[in-house]
Amino acid sequence: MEQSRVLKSLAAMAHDTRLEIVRLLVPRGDDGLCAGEIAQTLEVSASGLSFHLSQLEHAGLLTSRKESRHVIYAADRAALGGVISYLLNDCCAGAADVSGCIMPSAKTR
Amino acid sequence: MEQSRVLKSLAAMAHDTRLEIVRLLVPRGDDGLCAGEIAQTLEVSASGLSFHLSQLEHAGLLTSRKESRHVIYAADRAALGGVISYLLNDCCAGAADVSGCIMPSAKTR
DNA sequence: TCAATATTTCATTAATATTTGAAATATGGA
DNA sequence: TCCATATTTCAAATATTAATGAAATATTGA
Repeated sequence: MEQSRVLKSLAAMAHDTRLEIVRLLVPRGDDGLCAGEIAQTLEVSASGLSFHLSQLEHAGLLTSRKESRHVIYAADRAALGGVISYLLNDCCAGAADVSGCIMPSAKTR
Repeated sequence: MEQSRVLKSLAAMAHDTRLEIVRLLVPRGDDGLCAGEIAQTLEVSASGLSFHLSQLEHAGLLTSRKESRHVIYAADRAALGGVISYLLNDCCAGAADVSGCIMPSAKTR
């Protein structure tokens, strides 16, 4: 992933509400959650949420699809993985201490 | 690492110059680099650099020490690892796709 | 002590991001 | 069609962050 996209993603995640949105959506996988439920869960206004969702979507961290009158948002795990890979490999060149980490299925040097 | 510290770190890294500072410092390990050399390498003004360095230091991503008339900055790899671990485990619950990733030495499920 | 170097601090300005609430748009059901 | 629901858009007000350059501080060496 190119640095400019990583930068956008970091900026998108560097906000309380938005990081919560990601945390809420990741475990739901591709099913995602509609805007209304996200707003209710996180107790934010509809318009405020819409603003934050669009930041995340523009950064490429979320996808959205329309289903009847709802708009469903889902985390893009490949994008998230791209950001993490960048931090680990291209930014920190394996120098970060992630020994406490439980990896899903990564190659080990 | 607590979410509020992760948030600070993400905000600190979500800036072009600051991400470059981290990328420059990580490979130098604890030796670090003095402010002047960082400024020269990245072609930023001394005062501008000072501003960015303090953001990174306040976020806990850098340490600084004084050596004669220089101030030497070094990346805090444990802090970087903490951010990455958070994204991988507490935020994304192992759901991120990091299969392209080469991990230094992490446990694999 | 004086001058040079290294870095930070400060005030100012400029640029961006966020919040808020009202209005607009779109969809589905009675 | 009309109404209720779901979501986005927009403009205005605030708040936060960043860039700039001059001045302050500290350290070393002549």
